[in-house]
Amino acid sequence: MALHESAEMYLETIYLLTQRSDAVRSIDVAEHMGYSKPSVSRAVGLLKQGGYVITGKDGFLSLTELGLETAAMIFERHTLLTRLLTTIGVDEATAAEDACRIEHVISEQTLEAVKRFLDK
Amino acid sequence: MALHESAEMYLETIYLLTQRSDAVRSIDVAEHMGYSKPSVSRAVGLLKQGGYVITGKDGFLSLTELGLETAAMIFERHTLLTRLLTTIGVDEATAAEDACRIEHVISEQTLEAVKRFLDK
DNA sequence: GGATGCAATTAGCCTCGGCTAACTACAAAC
DNA sequence: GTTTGTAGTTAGCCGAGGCTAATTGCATCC
Repeated sequence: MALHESAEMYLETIYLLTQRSDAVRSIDVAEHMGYSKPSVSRAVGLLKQGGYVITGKDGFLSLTELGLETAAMIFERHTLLTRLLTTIGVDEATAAEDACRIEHVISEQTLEAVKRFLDK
Repeated sequence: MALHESAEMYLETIYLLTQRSDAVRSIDVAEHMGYSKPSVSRAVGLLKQGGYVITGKDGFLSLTELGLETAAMIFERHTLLTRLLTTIGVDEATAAEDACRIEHVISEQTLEAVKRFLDK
């Protein structure tokens, strides 16, 4: 059950928001991503179906174990890529933006190479 | 008139094929990309509309000045990214594959940083 | 306890970018 | 000169992933 790129973005956003607050709603995701509520509603529905997200009775979103693992993995990619880009001289803001798009399309092998490179 | 990611791929493919042979047809593009003829037909139609490609009376595709410039720029990105990835230890084949996806999503600033990094 | 307001969902539209099926156009072969 | 093969196009399907408009579901507030 591989996630599409857009689903990865929604999942990552939920992950980030739950780091800051444990009361994350769909509307918060929508505001953070600049998307409409229905878009988020559908995406969250798919993440629920996939077993990545659940909603408590209070209506707040939370990540399942699978969701947490997956999101952490995506976020690690994001962090590593941002570090790679700043290391080669890209400014912080641009690095983060570009990392955000690159993180969904690189192979595991490239990711490992980036890790090794940054370890030096 | 910014090209979509897919259009960039078609354009780049036409560019590559015209380097090897000056008699490039839609069917060659289709075979090279693994896409169906109608998909290529539509994409080439859009590239024509955009002024990137023209077809001679012989039916062969060729790039306009704009098309050539644009394709060369995309291909330069591809080359630089492949070099960056192999430099940090990714094998050639994986580097080329990943570069192919990254080339469409990185900023000008990151590209410049990659250039500077490889110059050292 | 009805009115107001906010969150979420449903229905349905649009574009992008693949696809197949079917048709057209042309050239070469018999 | 019809048949056959190849290239290209047209028509239309489908999924992904945005959107708006309208509805539902609560909760809060006089």
